[in-house]
Amino acid sequence: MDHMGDPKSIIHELLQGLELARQLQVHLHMPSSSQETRDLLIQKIISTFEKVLEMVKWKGPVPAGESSQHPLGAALIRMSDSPLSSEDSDRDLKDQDPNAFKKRNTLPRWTKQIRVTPGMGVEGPLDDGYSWRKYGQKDILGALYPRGYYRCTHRNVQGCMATKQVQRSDEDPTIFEITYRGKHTCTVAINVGSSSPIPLENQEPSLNNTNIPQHQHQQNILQSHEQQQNELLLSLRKGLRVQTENLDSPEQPLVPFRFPLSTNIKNESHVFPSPVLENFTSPSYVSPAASGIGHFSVSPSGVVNSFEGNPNLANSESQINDMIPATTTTSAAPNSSTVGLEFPFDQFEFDGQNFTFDNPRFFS
DNA sequence: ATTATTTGACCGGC
DNA sequence: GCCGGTCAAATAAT
Repeated sequence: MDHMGDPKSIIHELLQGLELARQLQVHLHMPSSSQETRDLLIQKIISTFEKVLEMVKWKGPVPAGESSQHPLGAALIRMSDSPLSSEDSDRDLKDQDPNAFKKRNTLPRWTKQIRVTPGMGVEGPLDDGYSWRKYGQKDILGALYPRGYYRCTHRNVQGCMATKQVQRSDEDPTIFEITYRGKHTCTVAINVGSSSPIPLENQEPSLNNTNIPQHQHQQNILQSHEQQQNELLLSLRKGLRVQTENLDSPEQPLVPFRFPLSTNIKNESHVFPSPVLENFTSPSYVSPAASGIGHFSVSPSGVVNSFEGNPNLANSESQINDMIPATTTTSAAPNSSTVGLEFPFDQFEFDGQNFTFDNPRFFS
């Protein structure tokens, strides 16, 4: 944050505000939520808006109608783009000007934010069922925490160019922003059932070691029907073909299959070794990489997603596990809590539209 | 021995 | 030249 006027920072703030608002919404419907928590969230939201306003001011007045010149305007517009609009996706928050986008990545990109709460485990879909390998870490300009870069483990073998970046939020260290780029073309997804040993996890934040109840609840309720169908089809398809395509076709996400419906593996959860949030700051915290899969079942509540590409597709749903101390193990049931976190940004309204979380309750 | 992570160097857009 | 992103050698973990 920081850095006034920087469109990226502004967006970041806004995303955070959105996320907080969502959390508040969830809390409002949650009997177990304390007033204190709610007040805190409200306070944070207000603070976020103030910050954004300040940032915008720094940038000076906005030319009316020229949203493209205004960082914020451009950003909002970008976000409201239909996620399905194919390719474009890549210009992201940073590029506000037309000339700016010829960068290298033209892959679809979308972001999710997950929050990790010490005693509660992670909120949000944690795992994405894909195997990632860390290939770099960088300190980002105004960010307090370094950003981790991951790519699909099967990149070399199957040419899967999917990558993701994990950035811990400056403001709220319990929030991790995960940006995915490209879709997986690999056929490997979760190996559930398999006995593959999952390597490990992370050092990261250990956020929760508490055992996370991996309950069974996991139904993705939120996905839209369309999406579900889509996924189903894709999943089926996947089983039949080998993909060797290159990455680009934004339109179709090949979704590697995610949860084997018929099998349950185990639900056990591992406990993470070091749970303290403070660990996040440790240098190692960043490496999430779980190569396998860790599934956590998490409660959906605090997750925010923003898309810039095809959000609905592909992996947009379960991605996150890495950062979390996920355990390796497996997952449990299939449906995850992926909940509906997918909303296009065009709806900036916090109130609700269909905000459906399937799990109203957290594990507490 | 193999595979993943770490980390500084390198690359390229701005 | 700065900065984000990626590469790749060294190192760690299995």
